[in-house]
Amino acid sequence: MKDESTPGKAPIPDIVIGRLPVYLRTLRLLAVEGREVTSSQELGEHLGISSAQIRKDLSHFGEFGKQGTGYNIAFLCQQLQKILNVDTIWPVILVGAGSLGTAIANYQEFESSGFRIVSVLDEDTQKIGKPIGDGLRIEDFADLNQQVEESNVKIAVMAVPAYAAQRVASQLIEAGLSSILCYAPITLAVPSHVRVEYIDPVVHFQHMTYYLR
Amino acid sequence: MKDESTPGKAPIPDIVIGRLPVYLRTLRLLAVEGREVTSSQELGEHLGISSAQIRKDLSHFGEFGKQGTGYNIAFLCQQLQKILNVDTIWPVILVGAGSLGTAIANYQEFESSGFRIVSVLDEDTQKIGKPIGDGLRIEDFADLNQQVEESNVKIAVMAVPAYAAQRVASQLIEAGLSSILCYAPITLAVPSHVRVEYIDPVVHFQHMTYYLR
DNA sequence: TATCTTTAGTGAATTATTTCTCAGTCAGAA
DNA sequence: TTCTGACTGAGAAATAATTCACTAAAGATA
Repeated sequence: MKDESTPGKAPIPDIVIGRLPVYLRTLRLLAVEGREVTSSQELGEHLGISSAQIRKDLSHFGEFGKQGTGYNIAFLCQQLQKILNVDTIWPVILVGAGSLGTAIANYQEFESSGFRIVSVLDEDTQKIGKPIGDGLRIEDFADLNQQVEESNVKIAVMAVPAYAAQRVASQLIEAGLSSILCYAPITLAVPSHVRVEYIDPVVHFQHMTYYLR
Repeated sequence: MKDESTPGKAPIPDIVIGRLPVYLRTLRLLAVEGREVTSSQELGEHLGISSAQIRKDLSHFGEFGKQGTGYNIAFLCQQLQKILNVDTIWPVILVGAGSLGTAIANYQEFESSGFRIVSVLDEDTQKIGKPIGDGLRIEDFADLNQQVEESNVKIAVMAVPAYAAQRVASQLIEAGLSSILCYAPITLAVPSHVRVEYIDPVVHFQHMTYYLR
């Protein structure tokens, strides 16, 4: 008995959660290379982080390794998938069928990682009805609610222009979605039960140029 | 006199640098809305962070605000651009002219943010010579060194498949590049003078699904 | 079997980051 | 001019994250 303040709760730091997908990705790579076991040290060298950090991170969730030996890769993958809730496939809605949306629709890695794009939406009537990705057709964004009900989807990717992003996000949330991956270069205003993650190449570029000369 | 250990040096935390592009992005948005001044509090509310953090972050670089008034938006943008080294345009090489590479080549936000894609390279002879982006043509990746010399470029974006990423990265580094934005879902092994940033939608998705159900 | 090497898990120590608090400044109102 | 409310910058305090250092276990080896 250690923490009796809030019985079943030990909130794991978000920063730890954020590293797990990277661990998983790396372990799977080792697996396809035919490796069966690895150590926190080896993993750390691959990722450029300390072995202690990896062990500490994993220790939040249980004991997955064996002293003297290390971690069984297949087993640890399995466990990480369970922890991250990607031991089933999550349906995802993609909004925006422009150049970027098309690239996302074509991306082959989602399926094996726990995600499937089940619907692509756009507002451009020129695009609606056209085929996209793997056997999908572009749907009318106006039919959002219908699409959401049909597939019980909770996650959306937004590949829309910045000027449309806030409106689109609000409509997605209105329709019941609670996780958004936003490619538009804007910080969205959302209620606290909604989680947004951002991808903006410019942010990364500018981070890098700070260190350039 | 405070820190006499290493005279001109007070290394600013990387995590602070990482937030500056987001501040800049938000300030520019406020600017186009016609706003002239803002406060750390307003900015913080936009971004979902505390005003104290914004003030502390900025204080690493100087005094940019005025008590009682706040920050002049245009001035602060200017200063942030200077700090981040994006007060000039950086040439960037894009490797990979697939679906994603094409989307990146078409992306209109780079130019206004301090970056210009000057060259698109691919290994696929079927693609070489074809037009892409804004007035560019796909070049042969084999001509990398030539391209790098011509434009004195230091930054690359990699939109190549995971299996090719390490080889491509090594060649980019060999050619003299020192900053890489990698869209492939793999952690690259690079020498310590090279900075790599990663964009992997799966990592974000899996981070989000941890909190779902 | 005894010994050696490797490695996980973990509390303690350290380091990093964020938040708190407040003195000082500014602009506008009275 | 004086007062008032708004806001910055920064030291101190509080939190959070990382690394250290050690115990114990597993397997290999002699």
